[in-house]
Amino acid sequence: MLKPTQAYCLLLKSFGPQGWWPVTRNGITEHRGGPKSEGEKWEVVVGAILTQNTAWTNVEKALAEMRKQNSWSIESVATATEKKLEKAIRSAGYFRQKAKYLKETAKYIQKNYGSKIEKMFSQPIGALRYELLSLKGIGPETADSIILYSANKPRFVVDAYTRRICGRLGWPHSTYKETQEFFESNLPEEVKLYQEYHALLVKLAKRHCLKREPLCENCPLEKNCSRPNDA
DNA sequence: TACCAGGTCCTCG
DNA sequence: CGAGGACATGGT
Repeated sequence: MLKPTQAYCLLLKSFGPQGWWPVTRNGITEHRGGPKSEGEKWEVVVGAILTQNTAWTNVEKALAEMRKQNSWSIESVATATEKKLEKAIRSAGYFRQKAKYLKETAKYIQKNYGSKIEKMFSQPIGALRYELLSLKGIGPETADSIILYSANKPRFVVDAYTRRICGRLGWPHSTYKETQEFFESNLPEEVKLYQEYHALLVKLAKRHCLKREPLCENCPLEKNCSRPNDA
């Protein structure tokens, strides 16, 4: 069976570095890993919530609209009316729920950390994750996305794509935790590696494993993929 | 038309 | 716990 490190090498060689998470600069979406400014960290948090079960193109419109109507910063989101937020993020779907989630999150950071997101991130990963999970609207994947791409700490992100690919490769995929532990115990604990790996899996999924029926032509993992499942 | 998109919450058994 | 439904827009 293919090992996670081997798969990573094949994917990287085939697709090149992806540089996640996407951040906006001068109205343009930029893909870049590594450290981020305070504003970019907040953008990742907002994006992580808005992109739940939603195409990123729809999220981009919502992000732009939030900026346009001046309900962007932690303070602004914390104090904006839900109606106003809903209007801004409408394109991202589930807009009533997500408006609540964003507002609650912003209020939490404002109240407990003086709107300094960096301060919240300065605690150990376990404590941070526990705290994020206590917020309504932040589940395991969103929490780990925030930890990995906003706080720049090592937590492997598992999403629907990751699970589907794991199913096809014969890797553990029955629960979130199982899949996450599989990657984390088989890889060196490096932030950049985790960031790139997740991004590469998303790329692979979109190119070859998107549909129920995989498109195996030119798939970098084809030779090593047993496809035992169709999960 | 129907299905899908970088999930999460709530309610039941 | 785990399954099942609700949440909602925009693209193919």
